[in-house]
Amino acid sequence: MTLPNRKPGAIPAATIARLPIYHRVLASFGVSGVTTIASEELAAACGVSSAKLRKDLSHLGSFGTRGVGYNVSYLTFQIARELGVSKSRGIVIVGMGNLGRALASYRAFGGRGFHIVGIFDRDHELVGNTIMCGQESFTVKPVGDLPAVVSQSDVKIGVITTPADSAQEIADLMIRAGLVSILNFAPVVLNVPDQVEVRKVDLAVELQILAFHDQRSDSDQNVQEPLIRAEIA
Amino acid sequence: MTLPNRKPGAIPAATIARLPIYHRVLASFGVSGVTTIASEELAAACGVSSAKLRKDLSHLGSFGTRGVGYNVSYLTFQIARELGVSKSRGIVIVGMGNLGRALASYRAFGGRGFHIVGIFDRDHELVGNTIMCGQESFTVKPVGDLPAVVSQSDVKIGVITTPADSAQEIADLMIRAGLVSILNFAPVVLNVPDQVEVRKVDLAVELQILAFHDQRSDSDQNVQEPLIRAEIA
DNA sequence: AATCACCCGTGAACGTGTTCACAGCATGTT
DNA sequence: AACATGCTGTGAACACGTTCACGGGTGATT
Repeated sequence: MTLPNRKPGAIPAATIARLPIYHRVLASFGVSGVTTIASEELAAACGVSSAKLRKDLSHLGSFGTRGVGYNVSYLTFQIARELGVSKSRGIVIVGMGNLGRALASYRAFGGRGFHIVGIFDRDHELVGNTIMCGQESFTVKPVGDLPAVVSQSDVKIGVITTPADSAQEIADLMIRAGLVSILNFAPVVLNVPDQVEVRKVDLAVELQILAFHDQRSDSDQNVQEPLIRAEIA
Repeated sequence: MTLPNRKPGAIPAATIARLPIYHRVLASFGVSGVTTIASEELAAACGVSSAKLRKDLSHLGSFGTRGVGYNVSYLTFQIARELGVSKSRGIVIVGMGNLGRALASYRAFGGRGFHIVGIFDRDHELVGNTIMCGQESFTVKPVGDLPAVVSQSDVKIGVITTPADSAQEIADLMIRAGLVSILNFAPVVLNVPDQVEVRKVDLAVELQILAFHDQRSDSDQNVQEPLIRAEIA
């Protein structure tokens, strides 16, 4: 009972969700020629508290120097290694509507550790079209080709940008093809086995969360204090 | 001290972030003709536990009936009211690159409580172009027109889909124009005053979080148990 | 060499969020 | 009426995440 029962490699989910930010900000400091940085300054640039940043980093190891700070390039590499993006990872995108095309042509992929391996659509109208993805161009393939592409490359991540009604079907196909991580832009809750990791991005959900706060500040403005309302009648 | 010091309208942030999902799923049950639903079934459809769902809803009031469940349309309305989307809210989008155009032409806005009020870009090449947004079409205006549009309508929410290097500048402009909520798709940490609410969506961040889990399952496969490492030497 | 300013790493305190388990109301059945 | 069943709402226990505060290295200055 004196031994800590914490798994050696157990990093809190909340920490993992922040590592990509640290990585991005560190990389930009690196480009600017900064070689050493203190937790206070890095934390400010990441929009978190310095205590939180230090606690987060402490889960990966002791990479800083007391009295000095962190070596930017060393820390950048350690975080990249922890995230599994120290070498570029392949992704596939299914659904070549407006959003799918926008993502496919997003240039910053390469710099952040990802490259596109294939783009797909169910619609025969779209299949065969060519889309510029950074330097190279890709041809839209039919979804039926997905399993073959996945087994040829060692891609693990699929992005769903289809309409809501075909998202589950595509997710099932991706999982059968061997993908283990899915980023879902369709506004539906996907049903997947436990081993498969799903993250979702829903534009309307984000807007509705913002709307909640607007409403709060609205009413705060209109009735600074609730007053006594019209309960006299 | 016997009185609870909890503000009557204090709803936990984690709950607020889930309300949009509940709302969306409830709406779809409503369309399917379901009039009453139990927490167990609704929770399953939302991908959460029934206890969590009930606890979340209990923060808004007592809208269910013991032994029966929730009235779908009544609950849908109550959540919409709480979120501030019972009437449609206006948004503006700045940055008409691939992503901005994709969002502008996203059809599901109307059904989820939002409508576009204006679309903007800094680039004179893009200004004047016309984009179909659902039924109506909008003309891209120069960013300089943003304050005028904001003060004419009662829009509160701005969406940033510019490149990273102009995002802060656009955020400052939005805030000066009177917007209080910002949805930021640019990969930078925005610096804003406390009253302004910012939410961010970063594609690469989401992918990197997924990559972390891939790496884990990779190594779990290679070394099922960590063995005894090389601590014998 | 002694002092000082600096800053990481971390246990402990605190706060927030989730799960458990059950009291209590509604409905159907005998 | 009495009972059985189903489901909500909620205190209490628990788990997770954040903040605090400080011990202990580090490098610069005198």
